[in-house]
Amino acid sequence: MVEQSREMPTLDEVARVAGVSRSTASRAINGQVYVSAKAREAVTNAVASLGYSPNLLARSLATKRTNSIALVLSERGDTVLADPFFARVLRGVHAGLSGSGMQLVLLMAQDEQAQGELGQYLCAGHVDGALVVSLHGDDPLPDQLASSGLPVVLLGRPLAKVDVPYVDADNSTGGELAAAHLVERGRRHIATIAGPRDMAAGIDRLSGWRRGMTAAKRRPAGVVHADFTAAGGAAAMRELLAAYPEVDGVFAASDLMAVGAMQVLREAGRRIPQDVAVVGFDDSELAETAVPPLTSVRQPIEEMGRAITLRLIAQINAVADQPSSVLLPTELVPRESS
Amino acid sequence: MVEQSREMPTLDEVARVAGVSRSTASRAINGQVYVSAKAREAVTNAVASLGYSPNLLARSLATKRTNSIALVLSERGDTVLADPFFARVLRGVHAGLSGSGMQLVLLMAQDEQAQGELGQYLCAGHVDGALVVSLHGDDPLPDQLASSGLPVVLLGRPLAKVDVPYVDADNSTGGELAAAHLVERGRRHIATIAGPRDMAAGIDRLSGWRRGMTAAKRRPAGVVHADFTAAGGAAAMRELLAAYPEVDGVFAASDLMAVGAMQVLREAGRRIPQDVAVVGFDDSELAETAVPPLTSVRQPIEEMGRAITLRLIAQINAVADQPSSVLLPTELVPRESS
DNA sequence: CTGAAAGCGCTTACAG
DNA sequence: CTGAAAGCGCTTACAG
Repeated sequence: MVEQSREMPTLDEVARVAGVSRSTASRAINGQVYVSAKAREAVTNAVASLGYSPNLLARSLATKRTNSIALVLSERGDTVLADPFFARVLRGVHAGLSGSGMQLVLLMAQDEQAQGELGQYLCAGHVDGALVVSLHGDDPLPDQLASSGLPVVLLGRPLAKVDVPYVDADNSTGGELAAAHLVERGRRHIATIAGPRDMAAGIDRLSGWRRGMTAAKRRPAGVVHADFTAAGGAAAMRELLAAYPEVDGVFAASDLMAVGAMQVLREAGRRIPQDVAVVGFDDSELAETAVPPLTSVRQPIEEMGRAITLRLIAQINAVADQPSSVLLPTELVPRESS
Repeated sequence: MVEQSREMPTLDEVARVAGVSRSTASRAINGQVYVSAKAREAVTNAVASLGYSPNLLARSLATKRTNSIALVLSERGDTVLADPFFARVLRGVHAGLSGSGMQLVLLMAQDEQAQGELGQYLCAGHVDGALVVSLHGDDPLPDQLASSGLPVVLLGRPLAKVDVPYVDADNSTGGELAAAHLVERGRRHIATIAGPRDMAAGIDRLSGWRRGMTAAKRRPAGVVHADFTAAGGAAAMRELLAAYPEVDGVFAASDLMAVGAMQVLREAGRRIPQDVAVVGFDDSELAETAVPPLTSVRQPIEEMGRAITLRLIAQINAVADQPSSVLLPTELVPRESS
């Protein structure tokens, strides 16, 4: 059992020391308006001398406001945390939270069973709202949460038609930019290493790339799906080289896959960009440190994290006229790989 | 204000539906022993039919146990989150937490002012304990927290002599291994890019490296301090090349610095490892994807995260005979850069 | 094994 | 502007 030697002062003691009632002490502490200057000062002094700090649990129980939101990683926690994407999201969430007085509770679905408990936990009123980072578009969690009345905002477009606001990057335009860029670089046989078919990011980047190819009147030279990892990108590149040896331009739907692909190209004796131009997606640190540095479609991940947070806070505070969902712009960052 | 349409059932309703008193319902739900089979079943059914889930806030207020611990990043949040180190720690913490029924509250010191509030928040009993990741060894926070009676475990050896248990990698042995390896590879002019002087990780890796050099009867060919970043590593390497052009072996105290150094070496026309062998520290993903792949000293970051978590939980539960502090082993992972 | 009661530390109508 | 009182939803001695 816990054995904490520290007895924190309570509101009652503050009131006693200040010589006012508990109600008045509470009002003074919360900066309410109907408090005499004299009472306010007495309370302020009492708070300082006692080192009082309100028990947020008790406050929450009384106000039904927890002043905390959950960041839910609806993926196997051990996997998703390996992804630098997540750290960037977290930075954005942190930025969005700053100054709001809200705390962040981090929740992860460890397995299918935990998934259910997670939903229950969230719906039981322990947080004021939830940010759900759901990489798989068909995740049932967002819908489950939202239908319980919990304010929820998603990072990433859900695949199913659920009535939950989301923030995503403009993946489709990003894919289009990549295609246009490779065309502009004079590439004649352009292939893509697409993301998974069950993730919006995979689907949207591919459809955008297809649109870009069509706009340039080009026939795609090959489409292979992979899982956004370096190993997956490498395997996909091997497949592409075998099936389309003439390939001279590749759009990989993630930097990690692009790096894997570049490794395979190098091993196959293809020079980058002279023989094959490569474009990634994310504009991660990986893109800068790759050899050669990787042209990549930038998505503003930190901003996305910040946006979902602000959006959620607004929803919790019932601020009217919130846009239901938002796509943040993507842009192409040219480097030496193309 | 919050407008949540969901009225969660309370313990009172469960008791009413089950036809027992609130006390009995509570006991049944908490799996206590003196409950008749009949009562237990009635409560179980009531819970299921109502979809009841206990309000953890109220429970915490009554039990004085929050069932949550804080992970405190005592650095500027926006900076520390950029470091992959952090994500790995988080994975470890997550692993350590799994099955404990505890939640993780993520706290970051945004600025000096927030630093004080943070301490107050933590000491005010909102969490059962705190994990502090304090990269700067002279951080006052750990001491402040511990002296308030809050269970605290540190990740990383503190520089000041504070009475707080910590878990760290055996940085010193790691540095020694790096020195021995470079010697063994036949290097004659071995330099190091050390970490900052005010961080235990910087100090310990350097002292270990020195010990290794001494053991091999070698004079260090140069010591330059940098800040663990790629840019810092690059600058340090330039400095080393200028001052010790004969350098043929470099131990960089982080992979990031090693990558920066390799970039500079390449620009200077030095081949790796033929002209200069490079060893990093962390064995991060960066080490594997570097060109050439980087020899690096592995530190078990995930395990460290897991260890601090288990240690903290034990302390919260007042489990006796806990080791005060622990160093986890480091090992050298040889790759092509040396 | 069970229930009535007090208590955890706050907030907030309500009456003055 | 202020205080007494009720209430937030739980747990836990205490007496039976």
